[in-house]
Amino acid sequence: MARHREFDPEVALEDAMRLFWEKGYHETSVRDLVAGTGVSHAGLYGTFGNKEEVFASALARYKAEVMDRLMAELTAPDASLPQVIGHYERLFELGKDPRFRAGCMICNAAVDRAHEDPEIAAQMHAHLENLTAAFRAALTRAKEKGEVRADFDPAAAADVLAATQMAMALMIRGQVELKRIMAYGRSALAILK
Amino acid sequence: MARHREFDPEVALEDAMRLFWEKGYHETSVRDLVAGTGVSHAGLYGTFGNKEEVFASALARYKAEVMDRLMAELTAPDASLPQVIGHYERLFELGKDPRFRAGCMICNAAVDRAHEDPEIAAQMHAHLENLTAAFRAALTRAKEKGEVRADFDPAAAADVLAATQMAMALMIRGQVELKRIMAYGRSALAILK
DNA sequence: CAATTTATAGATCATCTGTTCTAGAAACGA
DNA sequence: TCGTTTCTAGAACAGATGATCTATAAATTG
Repeated sequence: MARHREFDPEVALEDAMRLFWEKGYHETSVRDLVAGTGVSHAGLYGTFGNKEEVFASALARYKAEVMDRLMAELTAPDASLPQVIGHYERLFELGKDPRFRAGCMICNAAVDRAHEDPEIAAQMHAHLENLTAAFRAALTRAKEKGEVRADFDPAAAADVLAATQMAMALMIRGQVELKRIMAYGRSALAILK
Repeated sequence: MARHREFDPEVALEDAMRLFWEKGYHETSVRDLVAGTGVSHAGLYGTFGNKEEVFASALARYKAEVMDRLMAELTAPDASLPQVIGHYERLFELGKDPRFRAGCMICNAAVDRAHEDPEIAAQMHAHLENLTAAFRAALTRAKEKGEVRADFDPAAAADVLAATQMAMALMIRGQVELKRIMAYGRSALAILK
């Protein structure tokens, strides 16, 4: 046998994800990846393939390590109204984290690549589906538990909360100030009353 | 004096706007602009300045010729509930127009350039402000006219409708199918009841 | 028409792009 | 220790990019 790999692919992918998340696909060059990850061209191409594949892997990591974690409580089998509200409170907290000033990597990717990469379009579709389904499940449970009024429509409210979350991600990437963004979030939560 | 310009700057800008709107800033090269507008490098640089300035002009044109027109009825001084609903119906119609499959050019620009161009961030901010203010004014009038229930909150509903419109723009650019996007719009309109 | 001015088409420039290649270092088995 | 294999650093490559420059065509004034 022979020499070992010097870098940890997980660590390198984390660095690549950060770069792509912050600067976007087109503005992140392979040289940026080499500098940002500390991994050589050969190491990058040998482990992940070409730039598009590094991006795909980075996006998959974002989905699993960032988005799924963020959605964990809301997606829990017993989640209801408190988890919905808690989820939005968490979004507000996240707004203070510099990483999240870059918005949602899936939405960003959809804007600059979905029209030329069906793989990205599919990820966007799945993200939207997950988001909406999570809200719908929790709000349906909220209604069963009597946490909301009797004529409450869980499916419609789920759509509103999912759409608002995406709009908030877009706003934060667009440098809209957090206070303003939070106002939209609170207005969306108000439909639960 | 001397020779006239052969091209109409308005027409050229319209073409440039279309290109930037559809493909985004980074994916549209100066050569694409030359080919797409029929105007030479020298003509483009002489009339508009560099690529960034062509983009800025194209975005301004989008704002004035596309977005302001789209918002005209909603922004009318006597607009109330019917205009709010009519506005959303128009958004649904627009979803069938291939041009609008590219989403909202201001939101797209915010995603790929607001973090490095304060001018774009300001445009995003203004767009958000206009959108929300228009819904708020119309819904406030709707309440005055008794078109909505007595405990209706116009400001909160305006936030929801503005956020949903932005999310819809993001979705359509993300290749989400129109039928699905319309469901989010209808769910947002449901809060008016 | 001649002179001047301004437009055009497209060649040209330096730099950057994604990708591949080369030279050599490092780790393993024998 | 040697030979083999797999790694790394970074040079090299072809093509694209934003911007400028050159040569020439066209329109206006006198």
